[in-house]
Amino acid sequence: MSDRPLRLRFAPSPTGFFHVGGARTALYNWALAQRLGGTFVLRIEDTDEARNQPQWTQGIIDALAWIGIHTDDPHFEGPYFQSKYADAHIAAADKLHAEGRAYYCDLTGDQIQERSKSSGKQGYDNYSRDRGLEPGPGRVLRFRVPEGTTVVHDLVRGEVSFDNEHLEDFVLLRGNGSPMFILANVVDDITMRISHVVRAEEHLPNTPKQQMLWDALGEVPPVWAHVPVLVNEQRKKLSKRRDKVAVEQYRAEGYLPDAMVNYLMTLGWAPHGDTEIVPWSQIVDEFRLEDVNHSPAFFDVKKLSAFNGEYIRAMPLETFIEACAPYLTADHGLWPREQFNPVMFSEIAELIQTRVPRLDEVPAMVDFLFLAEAPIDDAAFTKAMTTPDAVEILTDTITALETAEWEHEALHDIVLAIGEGYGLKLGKTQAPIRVAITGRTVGPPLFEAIVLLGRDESIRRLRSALERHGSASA
RNA sequence: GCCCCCAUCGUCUAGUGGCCUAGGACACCACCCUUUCAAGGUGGCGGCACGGGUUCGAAUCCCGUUGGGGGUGCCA
Repeated sequence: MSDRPLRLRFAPSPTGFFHVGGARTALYNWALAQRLGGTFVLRIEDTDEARNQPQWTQGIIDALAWIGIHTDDPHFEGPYFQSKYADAHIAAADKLHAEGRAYYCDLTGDQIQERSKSSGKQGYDNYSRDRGLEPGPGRVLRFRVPEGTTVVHDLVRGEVSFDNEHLEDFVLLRGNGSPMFILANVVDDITMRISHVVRAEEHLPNTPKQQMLWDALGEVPPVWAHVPVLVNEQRKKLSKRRDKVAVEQYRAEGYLPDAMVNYLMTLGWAPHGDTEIVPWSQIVDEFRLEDVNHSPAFFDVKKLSAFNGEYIRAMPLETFIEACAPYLTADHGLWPREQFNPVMFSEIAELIQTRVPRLDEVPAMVDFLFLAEAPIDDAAFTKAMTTPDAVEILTDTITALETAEWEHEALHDIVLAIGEGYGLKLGKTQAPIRVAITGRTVGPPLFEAIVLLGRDESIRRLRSALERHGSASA
């Protein structure tokens, strides 16, 4: 095993979005780098430079920053691009060829298939091993897999052994001379003196090949750690096509980075004690690769939301108000920005804070305050107005509001008394009033909302509701 | 086909031979609180895949079965 200084690499491939599974792996690396005082090396993984779009790399860096992994942190190094080491890739291949650890092969895909069909065995049969072919156009360089067994020492899984017999002589250099990913990957890890490779379990079957390359290149392989993948309800690996996997999307929906980080860390691992909601500092202290579970974990958005709600409620009010700001715009809400009144919002914010699991749900909670009309939901309106004596309640309330003391407890007592006159509990009585004022059956406490809306506008909305009801029943 | 990995409540996990009548969290249900909805409080439902061993004793160790997942390209 490696005795190099701790250098962990996180090597996403550029795809235009940042996968939540990748985020978790990054966090594992990051926690280790912080606790052990090592280096987190970010390497953008792709041998084809043309595919490395600058904005994609920036997207990864932004997403990493969002989950607390910052490029200006002393533990952070990079980003690097795989192609940066292209010469080293070729040099390594030449070295392996010169030493007889690799050989050239001129078989085409079709020929390999034909041979495998006639022999009844799957895949390439090492046909060119001893043909002594020279390099040439269309000829690939293959690694000569030695006999024996390759044992991978994995921090998460223990010893995993592979019979080399099942590993065919894999390609190092394509027919056009360009290096394959596996070669580039190993050479980069060597060049960067990587000590620990922490990555998703799907890479485990490729690990013996990589380890043989390290050995063949005269290097001590790194410490491996293969962490389980994240899956969906169907227990399939999370995929961009089927599942919501982009960290950017969760960010846009108003998930807090701390909640996301905390939740991600509870998949496959758990902090000590009975509570799962823990600060990053505790995670850094307690996280051990050896403790990571072996089986895939379902990414449960419901539980993420529960975590997010906890984090939202734990925010100081001022912080919550600031955090809401990006969502209280014309883009996210329904009103033109100039009608938004931040002072009014800050007065109701405390009542909203316990009611939203996500920040993007804030606009729907407060829009009635800022729109010219109550955003009436038809079904809610109809339902509320079927309350017995709904019309009378609205009429009585209008009268009472004209002279009422403008304070929520006073309003509460007034409506309570009106309801008692009809033999109704407050819960029933407030229903038609609520829908007239806020347009919805659910939302922040009614009397506080009325106080904020103001006497004239509140009365106007109650009258407007009566008219609406009248014309609907006419 | 071949190779590899995995298996505790619906889900995420605690558990490393006796502390387990298996603990917590999310979800769900009920009740309390209540100005709707939340939040909060209390309680409930619910699990060691199966079969063999080993052992005085097994969720924990071994073997097998079954079931899941991943890998298997001149993709990354």
